[in-house]
Amino acid sequence: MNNRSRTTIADVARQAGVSTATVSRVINKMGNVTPDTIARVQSAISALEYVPHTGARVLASNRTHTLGLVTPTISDLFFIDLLRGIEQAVYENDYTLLVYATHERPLDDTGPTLPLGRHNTDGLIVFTNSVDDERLRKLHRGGFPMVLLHRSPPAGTTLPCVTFENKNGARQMVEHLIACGHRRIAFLAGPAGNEDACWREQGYREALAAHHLPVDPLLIGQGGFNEGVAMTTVTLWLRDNVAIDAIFAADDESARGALRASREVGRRVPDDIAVVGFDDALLSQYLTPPLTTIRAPIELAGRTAVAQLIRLIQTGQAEALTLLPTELVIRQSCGWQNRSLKTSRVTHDQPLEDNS
Amino acid sequence: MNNRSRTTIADVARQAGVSTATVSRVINKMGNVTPDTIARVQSAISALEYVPHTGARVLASNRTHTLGLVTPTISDLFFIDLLRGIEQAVYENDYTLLVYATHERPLDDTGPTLPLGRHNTDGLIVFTNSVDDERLRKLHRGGFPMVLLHRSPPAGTTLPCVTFENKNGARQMVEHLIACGHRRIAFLAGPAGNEDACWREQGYREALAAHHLPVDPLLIGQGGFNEGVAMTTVTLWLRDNVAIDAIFAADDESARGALRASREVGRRVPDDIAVVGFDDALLSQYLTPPLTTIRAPIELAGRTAVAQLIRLIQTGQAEALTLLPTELVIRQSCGWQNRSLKTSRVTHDQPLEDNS
DNA sequence: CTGTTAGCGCGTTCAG
DNA sequence: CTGAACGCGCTAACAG
Repeated sequence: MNNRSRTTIADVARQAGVSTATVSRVINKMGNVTPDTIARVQSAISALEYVPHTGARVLASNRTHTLGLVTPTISDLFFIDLLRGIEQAVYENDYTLLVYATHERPLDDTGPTLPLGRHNTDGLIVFTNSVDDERLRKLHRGGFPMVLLHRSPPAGTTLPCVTFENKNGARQMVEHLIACGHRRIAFLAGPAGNEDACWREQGYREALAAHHLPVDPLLIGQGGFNEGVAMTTVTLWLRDNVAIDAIFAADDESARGALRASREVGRRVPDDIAVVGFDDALLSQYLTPPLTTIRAPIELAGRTAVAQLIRLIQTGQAEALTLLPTELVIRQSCGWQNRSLKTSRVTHDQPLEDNS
Repeated sequence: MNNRSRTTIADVARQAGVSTATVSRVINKMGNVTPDTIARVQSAISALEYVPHTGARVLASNRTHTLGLVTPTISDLFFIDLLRGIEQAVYENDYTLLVYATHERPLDDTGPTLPLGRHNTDGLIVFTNSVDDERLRKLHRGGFPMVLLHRSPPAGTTLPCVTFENKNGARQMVEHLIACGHRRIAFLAGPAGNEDACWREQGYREALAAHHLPVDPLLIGQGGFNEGVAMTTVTLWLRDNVAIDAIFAADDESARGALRASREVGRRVPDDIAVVGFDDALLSQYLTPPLTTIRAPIELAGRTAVAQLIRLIQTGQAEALTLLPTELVIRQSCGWQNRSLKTSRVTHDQPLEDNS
């Protein structure tokens, strides 16, 4: 009925004068095959333009050679870099990538089944909170390989995690602000449930404590990883004349809000007030003034997640926690006055790059 | 050997007291099944948390229910919007999405075989020049469903295309510049092979002709869809004191280059010279001054491509050419002085949005 | 080193 | 309206 003229492994076998098993061995580089036979088979393959049927080999081998990516959103700027890292690593390892975005639809436990699972992938990369804890636990109990990106494992599981050194980065940033001479340093916190945000606040607090600076609750406000939210908070601060030397926003988007709010209230950045962020998003070097921030290696995070997942699939083992190092990027919004700095992991942009 | 505790269709059949054939009918909503039987089967399915094995059904049905996206790059800003449109449309139609980026490795005809094909997808969305003409022709001859995004079909094929109304958009922009009072309008062309760029230049020429303005070859330079290239061209123009009222860049990235070059040479935008772009990229509203541009509905392009591809797969028919309408977005870089404008398809940003 | 053969899980005839 | 039986294309034992 459906003989869609596909050339199958049998055609190749016939053409090469061997059995299908041998062809299979050549394709999968398994077992010992005479170089001579290999050559015959390969020339038959290319002569016939044979491509193995994925469905059939999945069925027979019980492995899809496909990795799935589940993400809450596809729209954020950093997603580009994340996806690039993941995609490259996936194909370098001869896997295939399936992508699914939940688009932040609240996936209650009983909600629609995840379109990605062991029926079509060998394992999943789960980004932040795209999959709820219960589902994660269930899959994990079933022994399904998964790696978590930017979220910790649900209680009771031991899923491998990949994320940034958020706390260290935040500490480094606050210390830089202190070195700039700032003392009253405000913090724009991220969304309540966000783990990156949480660790960054932790770092902020520790840095202040380490320098015997008080943590003033009035100086901690909502940034929500969101421009609008940050604007509101900062506008209120400044209208109320709260004494602030510098604002450390938990991410670059809220830093953008802080920048705009400051300008609209008539404060100059960095002369009247410093504003810094975290992430080094794509936009950040183009802001006015160019934003001092912590560069987070998001592409590397993607690559690392893939590497861990493949290791997990193939060996059953993976690093429980991978913390990726961050880097302080000094531009102009922090009020740093061209003093020399001896710290490692610090980048100054080339002049050409940041005077847009 | 490998009885990995998967629950199969047989388990469901047993639990529901029917045959596997009936379960299959229920799952695929085929044939006539008693409502009562349907209910029994479905409760068995959910009780056992049964999920059909993709490989098996692909093998049996010869359809993957998967769509592939091939793109030269994953890093451009507009790719976010494109991917969002594609991804949403794919899942709304109960398909699955496989993503592959060539990363602009020059794929010669004999190069590595495309990892996406009829062995793992039902059809492909091919973005710009990610797949060479020869391969495209071969796949097309084999009757493999494909839709082209932002490129025309290779000679000899009739592959459906989806792209923007580039020419119209460019005409509208040039006419706006003329309405602003500009006469000496320069054009920053895109890369040689790029079809969008080509049509935009066409529109530029036609608009000038329609207004009896001369097309001065000196005013057409390379922009290359690239900031650096555009900077070089514009810097030379301005240093040579070429008389220019306005620069129409073929895309927003080259417009950014024009903006920077103008500033560095000491011209004020828009007072001394106007600069406009095409695309309405993410950055454009944040530039100084906010960029007047043509908004291109990239997300819609993605959705449309998916719709066409699915139609092609299911019915064998599709629109040969879909041209998506563009929209003039007037901000501040064009020198428009708050005159009222009666044209349709024109957007003025809300004040809040563009005074960053 | 290579061939033979038995499924993998499911969709789809064809009888009943 | 339902069930039995076959085969999709391939891999993985097991022989030889």
